Amino acid sequence: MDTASPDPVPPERESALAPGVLDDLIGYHLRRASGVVAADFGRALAGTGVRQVPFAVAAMVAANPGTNQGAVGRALGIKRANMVALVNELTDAGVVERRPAMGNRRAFALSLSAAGRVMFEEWMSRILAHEDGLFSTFTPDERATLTALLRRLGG
Amino acid sequence: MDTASPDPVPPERESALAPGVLDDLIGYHLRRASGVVAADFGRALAGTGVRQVPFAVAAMVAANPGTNQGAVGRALGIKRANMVALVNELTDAGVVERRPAMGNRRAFALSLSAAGRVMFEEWMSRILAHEDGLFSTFTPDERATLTALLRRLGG
DNA sequence: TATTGTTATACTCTATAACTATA
DNA sequence: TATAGTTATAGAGTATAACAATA
Repeated sequence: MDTASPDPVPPERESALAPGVLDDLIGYHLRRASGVVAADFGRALAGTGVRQVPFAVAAMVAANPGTNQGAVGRALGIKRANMVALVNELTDAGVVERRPAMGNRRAFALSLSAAGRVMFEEWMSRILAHEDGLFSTFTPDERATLTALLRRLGG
Repeated sequence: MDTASPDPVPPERESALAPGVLDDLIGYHLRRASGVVAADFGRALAGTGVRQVPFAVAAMVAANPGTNQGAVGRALGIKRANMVALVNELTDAGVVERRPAMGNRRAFALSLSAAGRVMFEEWMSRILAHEDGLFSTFTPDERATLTALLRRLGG
């Protein structure tokens, strides 16, 4: 190994870097696109305090009233341990209600409160507007194609 | 507000929950798919200690020798402050080298070391195998379509 | 034994603010 | 003033291990 002082390198041409092998990796584009959408989601929902993951939990509860944390976590790919804080946050916000589950004294039956249903609809309309803006250059066919391809990855 | 003990709820039918409105949100499928790919990436690269983000940094340096941290960060959407630990990690691992940049005493010119190029090629072949496995049910056309659609989101 | 919810804990990635040394 | 790198810090998401109560 050479420990001598390294030679200086001429300044780069700048402008924009070559993407290199990353451009061929679907995982890279997936990660970037997911980040772009998440950032825009944050801007669109600013003020509500809603984030992507808690919204997904609320949406699963809305679509499956009476379900429990474990089932929601399995459906969304969220670990049981991490569901605790998420459901706590939603119950503290008055969105989700916990009730004792019949026939299983370990579990809680989850459902949206009346106020939660109102908030959820408001969030949903803002989220649809956010997606409409973000995908305004996509044709309905392109949106459907993208969704179908992504769904095949196990979402 | 009713503070009385809530009524029990009958147990759910289980099996699999209804996706509800989430199924129509591209952002949701993007997030799930990105997570699935990231998890598989982790399994495929287990033992190397390589992760998606540091790999992307190494790939940008490989494709743009002599560039600096700021340029790589801008290209990848990573904040300057967060680039520091990433480049430190790669230099500590002997993958990336910092040399003084000619004409700008603030910046470092980044490049892969000889050993780094060897490691990078090994990682890349494992990553290509991981993507080939994960997208084995996708036709080349479907992969190209997915990549093209994702690229349009700003990645 | 397995499941439901829980606590504790750690790691990764991302974000902002403020500082330095250069330009 | 602006830029390149840095430090400090915080928030969000995810991961594992272990426990109590229940099945």
